[in-house]
Amino acid sequence: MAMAMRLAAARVALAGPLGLRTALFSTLTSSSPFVPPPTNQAERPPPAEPSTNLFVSGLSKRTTTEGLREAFAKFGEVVHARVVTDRVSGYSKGFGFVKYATIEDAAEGIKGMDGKFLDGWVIFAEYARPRPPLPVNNAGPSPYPPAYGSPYGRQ
DNA sequence: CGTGAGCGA
Repeated sequence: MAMAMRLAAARVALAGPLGLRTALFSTLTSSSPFVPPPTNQAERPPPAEPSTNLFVSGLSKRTTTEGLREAFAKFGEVVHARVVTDRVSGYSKGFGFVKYATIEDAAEGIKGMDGKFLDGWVIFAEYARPRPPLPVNNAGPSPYPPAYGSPYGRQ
């Protein structure tokens, strides 16, 4: 009958593009009796297009570039790896980038490290987005001095 | 308190 059921606080997961969440121990048992599906649940858009650049998120604040490279180098040849850190603080922003030599290695790296643990945190690996052409010429609103050569983002 | 979404110098 009327049992004092605990309000499970209908937490509407404000899932982003990936639904990133600290699902460490929580298995995310979405078995709510009343959970109206969103307007969209028939389309599963890919996170990004295949590329050699990988975007790794969910990194621990103490995970560094070497740790990231060492972790992804087990699934392919990592050409480049970097953990994004702040310029003024110097601390990791919690995500990084890993560039493989080929697309197939990148795919293996994703399937091998996406959803895995790194430094005690679940990390997410996916293809990175294409970056702006980087105005190496002073003919654009570049907040940064054109003192950097061609970046990564090309295969 | 770098407690946590995201895409880099």
